[in-house]
Amino acid sequence: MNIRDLKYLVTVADLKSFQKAAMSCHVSQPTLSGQIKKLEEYLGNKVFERTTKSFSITPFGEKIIELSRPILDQVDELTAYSRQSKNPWSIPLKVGIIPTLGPYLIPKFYLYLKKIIPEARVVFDENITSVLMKKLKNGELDVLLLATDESSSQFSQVELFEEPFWVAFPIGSKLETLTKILSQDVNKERVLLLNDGHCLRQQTLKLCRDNLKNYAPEDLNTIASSLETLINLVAAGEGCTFVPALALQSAWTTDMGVLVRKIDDPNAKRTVSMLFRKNFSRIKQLEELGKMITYQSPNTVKVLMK
Amino acid sequence: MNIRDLKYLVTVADLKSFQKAAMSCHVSQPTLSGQIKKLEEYLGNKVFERTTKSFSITPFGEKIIELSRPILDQVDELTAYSRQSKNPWSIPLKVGIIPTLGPYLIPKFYLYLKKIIPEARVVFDENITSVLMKKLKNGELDVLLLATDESSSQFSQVELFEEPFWVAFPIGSKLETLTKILSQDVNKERVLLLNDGHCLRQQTLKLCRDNLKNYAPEDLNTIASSLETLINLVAAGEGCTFVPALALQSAWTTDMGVLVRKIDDPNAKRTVSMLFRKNFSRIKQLEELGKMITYQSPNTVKVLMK
DNA sequence: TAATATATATAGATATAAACTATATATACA
DNA sequence: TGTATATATAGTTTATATCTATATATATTA
Repeated sequence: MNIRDLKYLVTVADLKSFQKAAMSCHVSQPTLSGQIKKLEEYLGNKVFERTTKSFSITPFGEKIIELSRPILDQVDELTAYSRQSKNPWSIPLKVGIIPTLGPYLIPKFYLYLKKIIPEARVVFDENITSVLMKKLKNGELDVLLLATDESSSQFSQVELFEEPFWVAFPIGSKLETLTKILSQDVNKERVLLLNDGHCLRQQTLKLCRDNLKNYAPEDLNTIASSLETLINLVAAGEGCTFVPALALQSAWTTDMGVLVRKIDDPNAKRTVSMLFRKNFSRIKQLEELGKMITYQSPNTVKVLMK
Repeated sequence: MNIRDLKYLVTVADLKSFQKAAMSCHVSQPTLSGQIKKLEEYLGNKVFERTTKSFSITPFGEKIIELSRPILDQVDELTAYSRQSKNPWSIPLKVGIIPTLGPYLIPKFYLYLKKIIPEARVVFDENITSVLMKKLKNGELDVLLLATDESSSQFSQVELFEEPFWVAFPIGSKLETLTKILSQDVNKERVLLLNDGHCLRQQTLKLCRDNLKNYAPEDLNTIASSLETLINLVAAGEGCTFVPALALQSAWTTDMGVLVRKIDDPNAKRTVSMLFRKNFSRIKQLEELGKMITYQSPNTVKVLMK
């Protein structure tokens, strides 16, 4: 059976004419007559009792037409829903973001996004990369904002911007005396790390490969699961740490006695990317999200995507 | 859009597999995939987010599937109704019958019909031929049981049986002395007629053409609108009358002093027919009705249809 | 009562859509 | 790294829906 044919029946009943119904349905009269005949054969009963000049509706037909109306209404509802759903933001975008990025990046673009696209709805999930990856894969999340080094093979990846690393150290540290701080300068200090799982930990370890060889394993076990905690440790004189540019807070110096300086090394940076499933359907949302993020990125970062 | 395609969507969602859904729907997997793809294009949104190995349902898809289920349920309901409607007696048969036939014929076949076809439902309308014809035409009635002489061109007609005319006269009438009563014998008496509109009036007039020429017009204005009244007039000695065989009652002689005799004239009869619209759809009901009537017809009538 | 207009049905041709088989492609798992 | 599994793609065949032109039957009107 066919929704179109039910529409034909109901239209004939409403307009009380095969010809008018055919016009209304934008088909020829023989087409409409033929389809109704076929439907009647399928149903096993006549819906209309015809003469060559006119017709009447059989009791069976009355019932069929009565049953068809709500079906057609619901089909209309379904197509109406589809139409309004073509707006990509009719469905919220579920964004996963890493903890070393979320608190600093979200405020920079979210309000702007809502201003430009008021109907946009975004749900954030702040978690470490591996957890986010799982959630992206099983559909709990739609897109991830990560700082990965390697490109993913299983997901599509779009690089958004590069974020340089700065170094944060306590007032009175040897680093304070240098006019230019290079990576090897930092390597001479004690470098504090985030907990395992944070990508910033890996990125720091990579930059400080030589230095950290000298550390005992227990020194690498930290209790810092956030940048805020890490800065507290720096303020307490425990050592220095790498800080991504977006996370820099002026209050660190004024209230906590922590100094920050940009590292004079082109490799001291990370790349922030958008990751999503290769077959993700709401690409439009991602394009708009990416545009908002890069547009609102400060001068301290190098924008890759426009 | 197509009901089949909605079924495909829902089946894929239920079986969580394109292949299994294709088997369940008795189509090949590429067919099912293709149809779903086409539907998604029509809807403007993806219902499923596929990888080559598996898929998940998009939020949009969840909504579409949720909207599709009641549609499919109602389509099933519609087809189920059609299936059970293939029983021709699922719709009552509306029978029009003339007053000189109804009270005598209906008791002869109705109980038998209900015994053989318990689900049979018949609604009777007793009225004169012209009124019944109008009701048949506009669909208020499905079939007429009439005693017409000419065959109808606008309706289909099936002759059921022939009903001989008898003559009813008061005890002491000249007719009582005759061993054989011919039409011309009746013509010598005063013949009582039913009101205008009754076909029995016309049939009587036709048989008594010569006799009635001598009547004044006011003599033809009778107040008898039923055979019962006519017999009362006969009993009162007002004249004689033609009576169709099925109407004969033994009580007329025992309680009222009215005698009845068969007329010895092959033309003194009427033919009872079934009339129905040429395109009437429930022919099966008519066949069964006709069979019941002819089967239950008494020996006094000549059965035409078996 | 014949002529005309009107409405549905039928026939045959064409275009569209859905189905198939065979094969490609990508992923998961061993 | 190979094998099994699941969906996608390509090309062909079949089925379905559509069209135009015409037939048929019924009202309406002159």
